[in-house]
Amino acid sequence: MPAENAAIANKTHPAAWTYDNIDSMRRELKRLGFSYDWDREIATCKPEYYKWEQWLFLKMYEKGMAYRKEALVNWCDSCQTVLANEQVEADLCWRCGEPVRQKKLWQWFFRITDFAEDLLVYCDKLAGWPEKVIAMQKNWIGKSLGTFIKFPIENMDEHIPVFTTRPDTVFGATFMCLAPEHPLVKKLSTGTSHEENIDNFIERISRQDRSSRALDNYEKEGVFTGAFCINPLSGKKMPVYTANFALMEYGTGAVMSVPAHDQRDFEFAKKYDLDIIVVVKPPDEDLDVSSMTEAFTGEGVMVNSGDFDGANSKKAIDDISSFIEEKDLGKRTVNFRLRDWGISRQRYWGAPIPMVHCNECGIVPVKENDLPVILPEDVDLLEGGKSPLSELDYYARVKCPKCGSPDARRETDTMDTFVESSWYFERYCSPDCSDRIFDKDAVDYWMPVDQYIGGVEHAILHLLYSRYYTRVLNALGLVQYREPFTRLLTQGMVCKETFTCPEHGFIFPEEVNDKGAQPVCEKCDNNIIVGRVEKMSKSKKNVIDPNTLLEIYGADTTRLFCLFAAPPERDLEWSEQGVEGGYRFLKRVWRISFITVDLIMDAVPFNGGVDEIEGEFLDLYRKTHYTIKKVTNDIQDRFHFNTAISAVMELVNRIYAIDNLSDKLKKNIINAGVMKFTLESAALMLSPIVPHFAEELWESLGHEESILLSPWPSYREEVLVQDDILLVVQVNGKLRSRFNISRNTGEAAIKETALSDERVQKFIGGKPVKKVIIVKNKLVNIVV
RNA sequence: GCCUGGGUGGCGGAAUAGGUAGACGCAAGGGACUUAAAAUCCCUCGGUCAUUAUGGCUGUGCGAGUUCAAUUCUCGCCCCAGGCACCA
Repeated sequence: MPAENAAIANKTHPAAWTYDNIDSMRRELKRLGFSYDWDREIATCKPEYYKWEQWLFLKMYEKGMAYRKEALVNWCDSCQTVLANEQVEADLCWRCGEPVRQKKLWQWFFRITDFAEDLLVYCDKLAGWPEKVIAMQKNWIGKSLGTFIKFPIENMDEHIPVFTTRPDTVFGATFMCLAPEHPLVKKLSTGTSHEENIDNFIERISRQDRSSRALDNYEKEGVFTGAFCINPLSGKKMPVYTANFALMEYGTGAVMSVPAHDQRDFEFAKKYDLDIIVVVKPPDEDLDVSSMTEAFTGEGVMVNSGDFDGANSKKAIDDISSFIEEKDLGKRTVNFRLRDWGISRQRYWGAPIPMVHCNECGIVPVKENDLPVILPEDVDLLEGGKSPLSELDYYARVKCPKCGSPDARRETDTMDTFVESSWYFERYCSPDCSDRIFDKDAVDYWMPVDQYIGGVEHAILHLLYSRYYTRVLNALGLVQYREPFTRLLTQGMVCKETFTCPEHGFIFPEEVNDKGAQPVCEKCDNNIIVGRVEKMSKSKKNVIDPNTLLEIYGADTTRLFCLFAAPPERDLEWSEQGVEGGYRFLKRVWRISFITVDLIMDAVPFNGGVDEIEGEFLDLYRKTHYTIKKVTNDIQDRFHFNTAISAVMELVNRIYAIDNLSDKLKKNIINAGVMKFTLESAALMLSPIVPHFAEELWESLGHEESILLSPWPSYREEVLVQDDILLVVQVNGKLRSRFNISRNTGEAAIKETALSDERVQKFIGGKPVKKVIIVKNKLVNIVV
């Protein structure tokens, strides 16, 4: 659907649009020097891929994991299609931002709710995932423990089932609210004097769009149906209302209203003058209904609740639930917010759903041998995104796979784009496998993904769907694991300040003339307003074209800046000057190497004992080993490339700090060896970050083989061990002095040296020393 | 309202296991080189009070606490970002 919308906007065919994009993306990624294994490249819009998606759909259909039902679904008028709940953000379409309305349609669904509990339980086992994403998923699944209770309807052999998380307040339920769409609403009001009122209300509410229904200040209103139900615990007669705040899609679509203990119910009761009964009171005070201004939702002591009076309300939840179960009035249940995944899209550009509608046989799956059902590509798109498929006779008209009737029709809805992305990583393991969905051995070898990377915007879209799909594959015996991604890193977005011109609105950075004191618009010379730093977006024009950047600085500087500016999970604030700084660093490395390369060409990278080296070069040698240790750790374990880069910067600064470097290298072959070791290590450490640069540097140092074939540098712990240690002295926790001391000096000697220090003495000022804390090889704290 | 993060110089950010706060870079200021400019190299750079010193005081959103020692741990509060939200 995203590709199709873009293709329509650009007056081209989605296929052409998609393949063009893949081509330019591949080019850009290669140009930036990404080391992807291009032999495994797949395109999910090709029949070789979606054939297996359709195959999987058939398997899911067989097992009842995929089904069709008529339901109220999210419909986007602008995109002309249904959206899954996950694809509606604040009641707007995730793709085009237009409002979404509810529409009743027959649709295909995946039974993701069957795995709700499992998806939730495993959230806590995803140790390598950011907490933020876990929290969002848990929230989305929305498990709540409660009780399901039947409220008998007066003078009728029927009851209203409700779901509540607060069974302790049942005695305080004084009225009932049904969702306007609830089937009982019509049933109770039909033929009564309330019918017209109710019908008008339902009609009015259904016309209101969801976004206004979700507003904070949206007024709670309802209409009496004329019927009463009986509170099964208190025996009280409760009027049955239909109310706009009751949601058909949550729980049972009916709310047992307890105005004393639920704010929403409280407001409703006040408005319609309904009874309020307090059944839980705070431990240290009494509640008076007439003076209450809001509901009491806290924990407390039970009152007005028959045998349960005096108990703690939290305990009463359990006791009342048990009582209800014993009397067969209801039972404990678990309710989830998560609903089944609607995957039908009334759009053209997607994998066809391999199903046939036959007048005789009903819904019939396409035979496995007849897969793939190929999406015809020689079609013209219709205005406004409406799918041409249902009007393509040669596609839509089909023989029934079961009875052979020639009048059957193909399912012309296509699958949600997120179905494609829910299993591509398995396909990567054996991209050319043609007789099966994937090669089992290859999947066993590679999967699950050790480290997955993606944006947070997929926290509950792609990442939840993929976790679900993995469970489906697992249930079908196709894979042995349940979780697709062991570790997850959600990278930040690239952000930049916006520029607004009073005349031209948002303008591109290259349209800003910043030569004067005040930046002005190139086109009209008006002063420019510099807006806040926001995610780069075409609409706000705060973008940098990567190609321009590659032209000016090349791939390495671009990579270096991106990795240096912030740790990867954080948003990156784009800075032209920062890029310039990265460029400067590379030139600095190149220059020092260029100056010294002839002097060290014949030297062997030093690898001997530290006692052979002297002075600054010993220091440099140690620093190199230390840097290797830090960089290795930063890159491998922490993914903190920014600190890895800064460590190499420090190392390079250390070289620059040596006076008369050339002379010292000329005079002493050991010094030259140290220098060579340092430069080679620097090249190797920089190679993942600036691969092209590192390769050049490597060659200039006399290597004929690619740097990629050289092993990662290793450090020796014994080189790091220094005999002379800098010891910091604190008096009462404040830094007062420091001195060098031999590594293994005994505590007594350290104490003596510290106490005899002139500056330390000054701050002790003759006061008695209470305590001396010595942290080995680090500091001394003297408490006076 | 609820759930997650997060508040450190002019700015991006360091401080990995409670132990020298501000690494590294950007910007700024000063100097060297140059006829000049660019490029490059060197120095300064949290605040404040001092200018004999390896200086004093203060400082990681605010307020308390634990500790010899807190950016780091605990409690309360404020602010920012993201997510969820008539969810019964």
